[in-house]
Amino acid sequence: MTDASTPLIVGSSSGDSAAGSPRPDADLLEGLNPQQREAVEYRGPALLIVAGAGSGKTSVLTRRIASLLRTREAWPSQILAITFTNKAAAEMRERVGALIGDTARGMWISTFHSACVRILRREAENFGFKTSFTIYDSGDSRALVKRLVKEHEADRYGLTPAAVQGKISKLKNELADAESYARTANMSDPAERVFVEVFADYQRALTRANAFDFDDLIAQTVYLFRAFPKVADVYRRRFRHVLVDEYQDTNHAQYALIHELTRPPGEGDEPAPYDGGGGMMIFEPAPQPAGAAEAGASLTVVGDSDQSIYAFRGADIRNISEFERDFPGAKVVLLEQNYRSTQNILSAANAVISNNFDRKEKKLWTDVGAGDPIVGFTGYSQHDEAQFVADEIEALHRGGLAYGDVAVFYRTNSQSRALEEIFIRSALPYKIMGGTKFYERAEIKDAMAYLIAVANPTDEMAVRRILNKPRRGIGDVTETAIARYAAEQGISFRDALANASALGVGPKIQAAITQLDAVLAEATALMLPPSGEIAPSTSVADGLALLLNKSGYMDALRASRDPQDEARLENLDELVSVTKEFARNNPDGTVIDFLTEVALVSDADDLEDASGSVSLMTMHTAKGLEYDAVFVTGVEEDLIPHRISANEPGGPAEERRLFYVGITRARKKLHLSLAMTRAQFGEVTVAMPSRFLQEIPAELIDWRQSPGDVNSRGGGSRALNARRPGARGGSSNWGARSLPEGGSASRRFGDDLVPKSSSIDRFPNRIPAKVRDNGDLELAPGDRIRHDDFGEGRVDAVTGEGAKRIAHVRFDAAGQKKLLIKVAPIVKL
DNA sequence: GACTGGTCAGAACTC
DNA sequence: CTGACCAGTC
Repeated sequence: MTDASTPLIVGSSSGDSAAGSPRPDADLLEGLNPQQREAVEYRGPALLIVAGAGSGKTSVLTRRIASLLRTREAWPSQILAITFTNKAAAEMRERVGALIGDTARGMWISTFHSACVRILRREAENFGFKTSFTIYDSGDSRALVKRLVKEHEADRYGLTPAAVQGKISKLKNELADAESYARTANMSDPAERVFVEVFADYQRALTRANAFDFDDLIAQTVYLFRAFPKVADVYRRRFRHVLVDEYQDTNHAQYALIHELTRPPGEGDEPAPYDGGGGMMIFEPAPQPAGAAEAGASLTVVGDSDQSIYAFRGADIRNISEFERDFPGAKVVLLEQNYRSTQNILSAANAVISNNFDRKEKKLWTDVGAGDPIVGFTGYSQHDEAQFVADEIEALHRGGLAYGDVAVFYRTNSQSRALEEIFIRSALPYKIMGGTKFYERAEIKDAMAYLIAVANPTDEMAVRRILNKPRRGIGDVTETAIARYAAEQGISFRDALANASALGVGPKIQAAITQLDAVLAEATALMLPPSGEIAPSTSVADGLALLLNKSGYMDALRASRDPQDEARLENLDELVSVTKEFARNNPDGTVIDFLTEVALVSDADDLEDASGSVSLMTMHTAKGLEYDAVFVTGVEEDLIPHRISANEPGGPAEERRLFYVGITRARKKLHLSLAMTRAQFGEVTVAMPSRFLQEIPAELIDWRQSPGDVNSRGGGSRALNARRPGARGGSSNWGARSLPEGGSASRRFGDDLVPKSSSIDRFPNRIPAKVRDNGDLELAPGDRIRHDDFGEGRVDAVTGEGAKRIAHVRFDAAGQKKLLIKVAPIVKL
């Protein structure tokens, strides 16, 4: 929309541009409503943009940055913009670039974690770390915690690794350490004492390994700024404009970091309260000379307390709700006009969220009109529900809606199984977003551990991990022997490998250790050549290939007869491609840079392009996205709101916000569905409609099948046996009856209650592809078939090839369906 | 004695 | 779908 080539106005002092002749940023204000315009134009020390869902906040934020640059109020290097995901950062960078062109370079647009890593790498030497530090993800820290819990026998006091890890993380987000925690905790409780020991040991282990865990990245940066005001001043002088997106999801450590960064520089280590009165406008791009009275950076935060859904990992909603108190004199701009959804969807969203007390009143509105009513559906089982979703998507698709414009949300990942199963059978293209955790796969973690062992040899966890991968005959005993030797000699675990003969282990094992040491040394020479030389950009890819081949890792997988290992080989190939891609994008990238990049990708980032497919994801993942048609599934008590949150203070309110986030993702069509029974963890439970459903005015929902319809059929548990209208034939199977596994007969419960035993439902979630294979079934238009679920029907057409052949069937009772012939429970008549 | 590999049980909320 | 356990082998 904006001409990217618009030249910068050079030479004019931007100070008068605000008053005089046409503003250089006039085009940036085009098409904005008055509130948005104010959010772009306002200049002052602190600005809070309360941006309701779909109110155009990204647009406002990017234009605000573009405006600062265009009017020359700031150089790109003086801008720090913080987003929640790398993906959001990339998008913002791109959009700012589109507005003002190449000048966008030099800005810091990144996540909290990336920004902190950058700062920590620059300053590491100043406070006892090496620049080559590595980053522990939650899996790594869990492994470390686990070992320490075992060592301290902490389980005797009821401390599980998960609980310890969670508590440490929470404390770090509060900027507490073991010592400060010990001062406040009840140390007469032995469990607390042991916890403090584990915490302290954990931190020592990280320091020894020259590593930070995720929470440390933020917390240590705050410590750094507080302990070294001179260092902090460098960044305070540099960043004159700090902008933070999704401010409602910041935790205390992030809040503290923002405070440190926006404090006026040069006041020494006197921790003065934020001076909101220093509201001079910064017209001079050049940094002022040190010593002059300087204001803190201008701070802009954007957020919506109604979309705060990360309290469980430390987000503190008070950061946004008390912004005006924290930053006296702050300007607040409220964006309420919604450009995404129809009024019906917004009315439902408003109605739901208004049940949260102690929130600031805010009503989303739109001028696009009421739109279609919200569609409701109650299935007898989660499969029934999934079938509804699949049918409805097919109907929308036939109506001209692309699959890529449809999304299906659920509360927990486990709910995706039933949907997937039905989607596969319905030949509906879908993609699970955020579920594939490539970098969490064992083989990828192994490969990364090899790289870490080279890049940061002090990282003992990594070296221990690869010690016996592939199998080298090095077990617990040998590992302990190495650790003991390292401790005795005062050398690192990694260096102990070079002295295998001194360990007092057998000759075979000695040889294995020496071989590993040699491979690591060779890779080190390749990737980290002695100072003076610069490693070629391909060194990471080459080094990885060398490590995997010469260590025997690849050979072991190739020799394996486990079919899983074939997939593992493919994944490793994929990782090698990733390193090559990395080399292309970062010609000067080192192995440390690569490791950092990988460590900081979050699940929300690898939402690859899902064009042509329906997107399946959790409601958390859905934040920030939007789709023409949205299906919110499993709208049941104990799911949304989730059972576990029910007893936590603020839990139900947070669940309501999560539901609110889910429904506000929809542009045109919103579907809410639930199931009367749900098989989870091998047990079938009766589900109740979510309380949130009742909060939506009845006239907004068009129930295709309401909870009342389902219950009225025989009432109570007899609903289990009720038939879905249109599905005829068969006698006593229900809901998941269509599952083709052999034991389906045993799944008939008659008029009885829910089965107590779990064995019956052992397989309900399995993808049926393995169970049924109709691969050789030949179908032609005109053939009559019978389907376990839908009864008899006539084949209209057959499309696709081989395993992907799809039958388009018109069922006598159930209507039009598409079926993947290979797996559909059908017989030719 | 140390290590491997098979088998069985238990498991999960959200990043 | 991972961890713990046990029997077998080097």
